[in-house]
Amino acid sequence: MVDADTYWPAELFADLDRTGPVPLYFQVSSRLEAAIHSGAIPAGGRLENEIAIGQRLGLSRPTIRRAIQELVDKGLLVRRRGIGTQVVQGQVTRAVELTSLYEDLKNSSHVPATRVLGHDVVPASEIVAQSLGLSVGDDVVFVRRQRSTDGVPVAVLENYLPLEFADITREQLEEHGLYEIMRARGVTIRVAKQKIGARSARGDEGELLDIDSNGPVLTMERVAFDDSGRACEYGHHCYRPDLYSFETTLVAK
Amino acid sequence: MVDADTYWPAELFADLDRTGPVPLYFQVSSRLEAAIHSGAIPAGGRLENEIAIGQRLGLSRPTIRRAIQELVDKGLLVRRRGIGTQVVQGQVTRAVELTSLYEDLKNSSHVPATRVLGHDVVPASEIVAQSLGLSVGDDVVFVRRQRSTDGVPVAVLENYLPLEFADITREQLEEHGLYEIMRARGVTIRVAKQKIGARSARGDEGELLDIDSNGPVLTMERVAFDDSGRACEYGHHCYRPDLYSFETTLVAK
DNA sequence: AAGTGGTCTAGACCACAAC
DNA sequence: TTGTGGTCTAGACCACTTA
Repeated sequence: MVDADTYWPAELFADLDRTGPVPLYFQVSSRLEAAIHSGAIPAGGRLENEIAIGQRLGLSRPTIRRAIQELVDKGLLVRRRGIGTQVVQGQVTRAVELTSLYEDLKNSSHVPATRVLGHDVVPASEIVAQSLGLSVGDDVVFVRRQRSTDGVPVAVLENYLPLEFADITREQLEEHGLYEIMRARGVTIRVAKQKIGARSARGDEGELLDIDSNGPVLTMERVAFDDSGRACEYGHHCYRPDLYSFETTLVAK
Repeated sequence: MVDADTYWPAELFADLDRTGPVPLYFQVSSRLEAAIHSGAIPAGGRLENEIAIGQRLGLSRPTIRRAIQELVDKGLLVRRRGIGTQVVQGQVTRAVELTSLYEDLKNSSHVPATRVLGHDVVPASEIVAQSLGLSVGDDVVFVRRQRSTDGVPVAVLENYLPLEFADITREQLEEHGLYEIMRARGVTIRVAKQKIGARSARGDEGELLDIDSNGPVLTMERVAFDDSGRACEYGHHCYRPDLYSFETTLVAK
C-alpha cells in the first residue's frame, strides 16, 4: 500500500468531523496543505493514489479528488495521468518574498491606518459610468483615502461607489476597510477584475506617499461585483513600489 | 420549465459529441461562455437550475455542475444557494482595456520581435539558486532579451535556466518564445509564482525601452515549475508601463 | 412549502504512462 | 499488464432563500 516513495501522515487525518458544517473535502485539503507546509510531505514527494487515500479515510473517491483539486488550483500539487500526484517545490517563494521591505513590515506586527482625503457625491465620468453600469453624469460616491502601515504611507486609494452607499460616514472609512463596510450593509464582493500597471506619480501623490513628486508608483484599477453580478465598486489605487507588490500563482489549464 | 426570466439558447447545444476526445463538461462550458459573450444570455440574466439543464441535454447533474463551475472560476457566472446562477456584468472590462495603448497595439496585427542581448553560462547568485533549488555558484544559463512589438520596445527579459538548457541557441531565442523552446524539449510549464511591482529604470533599461533613463518601469519576477513540480525557470522582467499591464480576475472562495 | 445550489456516495469506463 | 488520474452516471441528503 504505502510505497517507499509515497507520503501519507495518517495522524493528521484522525479527527475528521462528519457532523459539523465544514465540508469533508475542505477538512482533507486543509490538513493536506498543512502537511505540505510543515514539510511532513516534502517538496517533490508523491501522494498515494486517490482510491487508496479514500479507503484510508473512509471517503469516496470524488471527495478525495476535490480535496486534491483545491491544492492543485493553489499551485501546491501537480497531477499527471498514469504517474500520480506530487508536491510542487514551492518553498522558494517564501525566500523571494523576504527580500522585499514590504514583507518586513507585514511580518512585524504592523498597524494599518486610514486618512480620508475626500468624501463626496460627484457626477460619474465616462470610465466610472462604464465600470459601474451607469450613465455619464449620474451621481456616484467618491472616496479618496491615504493608507499607512506603521505610520508609513503605502497607498492612495480612489474609489467610486453607487449612490446607495452615500450614507457611509467619514468615521466608518477611517476605522474599517471599504469591503468590510460594504459587507456590513449586506453587499458581498464575489468577483473582481483588476489591471495592474505603473506610471510616474502626479498631482499630490508624491507628497502623500512620501516619495519624489514624479517618482514611480504601482497602480491598480479594479471593478468589483457582488453576489448578484452587479458592479458595485470602481477603484483606482496607487502604491509606493518599494513597500508594495502583487503576488499571484498561475496554474496551466 | 423555462421561466420568463431564465435563459437557455438550446440551439447552441444541439451538437454535443459523446465519442470524441473533448470532455462533455468542456463542450457545455465553452458553448455557454460563447452564449454569454455574444449576449444570447445577457448580463444579469439567470440560468435554469442544474438538474433542468442536465435533463435538457441528457447529461448528469455533476457534469453540468462542472461546466458551470468552470465559468464561475473565470468570473463569468455567480452562484447562490437557494437563488440560482446569474451572469456577471463583465462587459465593462473590455471598455477599460480599450483605454490602454497596449490594447491598441495588441488588437492591430502586431509583429513581435526578440533581440538577444546576452546569452551565457554564469554562476547562480543567491536568489537564483534559491529559486531554482540549486546551490550558490552552481552554473546556470542566463539569457537577456529585448522584446518589441511592431518595432516598439516593450520589455527587457532576464531569465535563468538549469544547465540542461545550455544548448539552446541564439537563433532559437530570436525566433521562438522561451516556453515554446522548453516545450519542444519536453518540458511543460504547469505552475508559475510571480510578483508584480514597479521601480525606476536602471542601467541601460531606459535606453532599451526608449524611455527616460530613470523613468518608471513595471516589473515581474517569476519562478516557473514543470510537470513534476521542479523549478525550471527564474525570470526578472521589466516592461514599459505605457505599453504593458497585467489583468487578472479574482473570485472569492 | 417549494426551489435552489452544496455536498457526498459507489460504482463505471477510459486514456495514458510505466514496466 | 498494471496502475494512475480523467471523466461520467444516477442517485441521495442537506442548507439556504423565497414565498
